[in-house]
Amino acid sequence: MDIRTLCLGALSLGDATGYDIKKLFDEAFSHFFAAGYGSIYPALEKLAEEGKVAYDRQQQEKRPDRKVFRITATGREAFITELIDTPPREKLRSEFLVLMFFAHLLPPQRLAAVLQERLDESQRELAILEELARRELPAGMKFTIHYGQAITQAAIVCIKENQARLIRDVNATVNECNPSTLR
Amino acid sequence: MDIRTLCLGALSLGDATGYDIKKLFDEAFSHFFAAGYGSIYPALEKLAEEGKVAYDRQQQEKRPDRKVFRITATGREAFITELIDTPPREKLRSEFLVLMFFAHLLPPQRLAAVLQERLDESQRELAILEELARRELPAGMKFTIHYGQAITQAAIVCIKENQARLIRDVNATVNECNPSTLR
DNA sequence: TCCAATATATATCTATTAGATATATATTGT
DNA sequence: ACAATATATATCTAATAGATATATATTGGA
Repeated sequence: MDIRTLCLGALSLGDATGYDIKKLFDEAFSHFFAAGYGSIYPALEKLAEEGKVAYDRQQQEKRPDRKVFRITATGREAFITELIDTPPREKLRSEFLVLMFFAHLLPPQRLAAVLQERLDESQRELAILEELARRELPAGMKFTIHYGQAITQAAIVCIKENQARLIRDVNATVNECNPSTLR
Repeated sequence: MDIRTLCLGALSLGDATGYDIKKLFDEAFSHFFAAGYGSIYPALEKLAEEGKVAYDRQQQEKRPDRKVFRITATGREAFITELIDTPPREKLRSEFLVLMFFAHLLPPQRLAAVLQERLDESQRELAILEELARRELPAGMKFTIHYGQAITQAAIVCIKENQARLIRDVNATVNECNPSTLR
């Protein structure tokens, strides 16, 4: 599953500009599928070439012409097919856990700062999800929010329950890292 | 933070071949930073060019020469700097949640199958983490496993607690999806 | 009233990455 | 005996992330 598929999904919810679609990626999709302009505009271009979307240009003064995209029947069909065929994978890329994995190489203050920063960021993510949860949404969309809340909350609890011991243990065993255990 | 940094990290644990490093990505790193051969070999090449790693070739009969990489002082310094400077971000890419978000477009059996498949996959991930947890590991590495277990367990609980109602509600409100709520 | 911050819009570019693919023998387990 | 897995080296290409460019309108605070 790729950015083009998500753009089709965004347009299945209603006509939108590239700028509107970016906002969806930044808000409703943000906790499970991020994308930037660098991927969105080329994806829309490709989808238009493939006949899966079409667009109207709305001339604007002193601004680039607005392109309002809409999904076509071809695009809708392709989108449904992708929803049927895509395996429900998940993939986490966590720089936070990389830093924890190599915590024995971090100065103590840095370790403490990283944990605090991760807690702060997680609280912000929860606030965003709380805001999303207030909306009247279909069941599936609500579920994605609950899911995001559940795993973010679990992350927060895990950090809070372990950080004191982690900081103590890392400091106590800085030179005991045994690489051969990992192979 | 990128693949090269993680390769430096892997080599900070001990000398290794590209194949060994791939195994680390598939095991100890797998729940927070995946990478394949397509990224690892070019990363090692680049690091060697930059003087951050060096390698010995060990001739083998009937197989490509073994390249055993080791981190250099330059590389270790660069790695520590990266650990100090990298913000502790996290990013989830979840095709599962995309499917849930658009659940109103899925046939009921497909929705049920996706949920079950995600549960099955999460159980497998827990088993892998359980296996990793049995090893004698430094505190930071242990923490990454606990963290992975906490969020995977939370995901499982969330799916189990919500799946029946989700399936019922999605079927009941298939045509009530209101896109304007998302903008 | 002024001005900084934010919103609204379109994009392009390039280094990195994911995943597929290639090659090929040794070892292990059924 | 043979299939499956392990051990090894890679390359290739389409997709992506993130930075960057351009530029005005609107909003909110001082």
